[in-house]
Formats: sequence, structure tokens, C-alpha cells
Amino acid sequence: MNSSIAHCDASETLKNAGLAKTSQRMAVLEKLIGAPGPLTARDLLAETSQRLKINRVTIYRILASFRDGGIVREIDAGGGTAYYEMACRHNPIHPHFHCRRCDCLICMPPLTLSQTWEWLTRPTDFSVESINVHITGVCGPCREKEYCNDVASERNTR
Amino acid sequence: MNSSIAHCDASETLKNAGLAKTSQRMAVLEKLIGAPGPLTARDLLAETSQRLKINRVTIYRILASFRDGGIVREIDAGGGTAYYEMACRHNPIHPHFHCRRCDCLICMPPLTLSQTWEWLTRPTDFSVESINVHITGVCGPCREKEYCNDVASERNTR
DNA sequence: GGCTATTTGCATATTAGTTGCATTTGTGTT
DNA sequence: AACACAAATGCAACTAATATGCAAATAGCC
Ligand SMILES: [Mn+2]
Ligand SMILES: [Mn+2]
Ligand SMILES: [Zn+2]
Ligand SMILES: [Zn+2]
Repeated sequence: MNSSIAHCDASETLKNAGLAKTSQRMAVLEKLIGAPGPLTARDLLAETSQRLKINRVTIYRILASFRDGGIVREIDAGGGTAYYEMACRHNPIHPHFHCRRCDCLICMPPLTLSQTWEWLTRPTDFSVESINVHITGVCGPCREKEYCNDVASERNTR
Repeated sequence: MNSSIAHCDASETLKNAGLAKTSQRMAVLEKLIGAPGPLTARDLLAETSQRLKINRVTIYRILASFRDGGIVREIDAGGGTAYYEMACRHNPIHPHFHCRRCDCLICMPPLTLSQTWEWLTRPTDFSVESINVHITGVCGPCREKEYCNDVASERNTR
């Protein structure tokens, strides 16, 4: 549900993803591994820059490389700021609760949609104001275009 | 499911919401009423500015007044851009599908969470890549603070 | 230890959205 | 119809998240 229990060796995680072990990446990854909940780029900059020299842009690039390497999940909680959490086997995909007052993001149990619905209707320590089901993918027209591109690139590579 | 069928008189809608009938508001509202799907501030600026003089900031302020007046719903589809659609009785709340390729937002049938889940697992003309349940509200600690504030303000107003 | 590709830092750009203030406009009143 | 005032608009400047180009630093490999 969260990643506060120490798990996943940072060095090993980087190696497995084929990413070079730099001090900046290690610092960011260690913070993510030890975090009690999802963090923003801003959070990570604030925390890591106390220990070493690291640039804002580097944080963004590191997070993008982690996301693309499957190390972290990028959570778009709305409000234009992305949150990040470990995407390891100790932390399966789960819904999030976003407090509109303090902007914190709270991890919820990894349940199916209908189980989540049930879970939310039980009394909890926070008050739910809206549930947004946000489905992402590729639309009909775009899928056709993608398919054509796939065929075309396949054709070009042989 | 969408608002492409003409409905809701723009003038009347403004009057009911107690908002002054300006040419800019009329232009924005008419576009929203006639839209086949949710629109961004950018979309609305592009479309309305062909017909009259209207500023980018005015669009944002108009949309905020419509949102606060219950005329439109603000949809945060992630990616830092808000979409807007009519919030009239012809257009009940429903989930949205967001195409990561063309960034379009497609309205889905107004079903419950579990019905939506079923609906998504049936073959559709678009391919679903991720389903994000995004719950907003007030967290435990913040709720206590809000409660205290409520009590305090109640105490002060008498 | 040195070579090379990758990563980082810094400056600068972009994009969505907001704010302050002067000007214009809608609306209710004479 | 003219008037008066509050509300709405335009414009410029600002914020915040994120992206990009390029030169300098550094990790991984021999
Ligand atoms: Mn989580
Ligand atoms: Mn819709
Ligand atoms: Zn909170
Ligand atoms: Zn598309």
C-alpha cells in the first residue's frame, strides 16, 4: 500500500533497468524507496539537494528515465503536478486519494474497481467528494493510424 | 453522452445562473452547448476569437464563472490541461476516455463504476491502456482542521 | 588510466493558468 | 434616453511545471 518498509536495493534496481549508477539517481531512488507515499519532483529536489548537488532539470530527467524503465509509476493526480511512487512487486497498482486541502496523495488498497467502490462507501477517516474514473489509451481513429505506422515501419525494417 | 444535439438556451442559462449576458460569455457558452465533446480553454479561444474580440484571460475567467455557477463541469484529464463540458440535465456525469495520441477526450456512458468496468472489458473501437481511479476529498488530519474552523467561524458569527 | 557515450548543470523556452489595474460594458434606476 | 455603478474585459506581467540545447562532468569499459 505504501513503500515505507525498506525493500528493493537501489543499486540493483538501477542495474536491472540498465541505467548508470550516478549519485543523483541513487539519491532520488533511495528517497522513492523509503517514501511513505508518492512524491513530486519538487519534493524530491528539496530532499535530495540537502545531501548533494542536483539540478531541478536532472530530477525531471531522472524521473522520466525511471518511468520509462518501469522503476516508478507516474501518477497524475490533477492540478498539473505529477507524483511518483515505486513500481516494484512490493507496491502493486492501486487507486489514490487526493486531498484538495493539503494536496497530499494517499495510497489506497489494491482492489478492483467494484471492490474500491465498496471500500469507499464504508466509513473511512477521510471524506470523499468526487470519484474520477480516468481511462487512457488510444482512440479509434488514432489506433488505425498507429496500425498503419506499425505496418509501414515493419515493411521498412526488412 | 455528449452535447452535440442542440439544447439549453445560452441566454436563459446565463440568466438562471445570475451572470451578465456579455458577447464573450454568449460566444463561449454557445460553443460549449454545440460541442461534440469536452473542450479546453485553448479550443474555446481559437473558436470564439474568429467571431469577436476576446482575450485568453477572459476565457479562463468565463470558464471559472461557469464552473462556479454550475453551468459547466471542469474535467481534469491529466496532462495539466482542463477540459470543459455542459453540466446541464441533458449531460449527466460520466467517465471519460483520454487518447494519449491526439489528446482528445471521449465521453463514455453514464454508468456506475462496476458497470463501467464491464463496459470497458467489452470490445470497443478504442484500446484501453490504463484505468485510473482518482478520488478527491479531504484527508483525516485536514478534516479535523476544517471542522475546527467551522466551529470557530460559527462561534464568531453570533 | 584513458576513451567514449551517457548524464548533468545551466540558461532559456514553453505552456497553462493567475493577478493587478485601467478601461469598457451591462443592467437597474431615474 | 441618459446616468451611475458594479461587473466584465483587455493587457501586461507573473507563477509553476516541465522541456530543450549545449557545454562540461562523469560512469562504464578496455
Ligand atoms: Mn500509491
Ligand atoms: Mn463528457
Ligand atoms: Zn489533507
Ligand atoms: Zn486519438
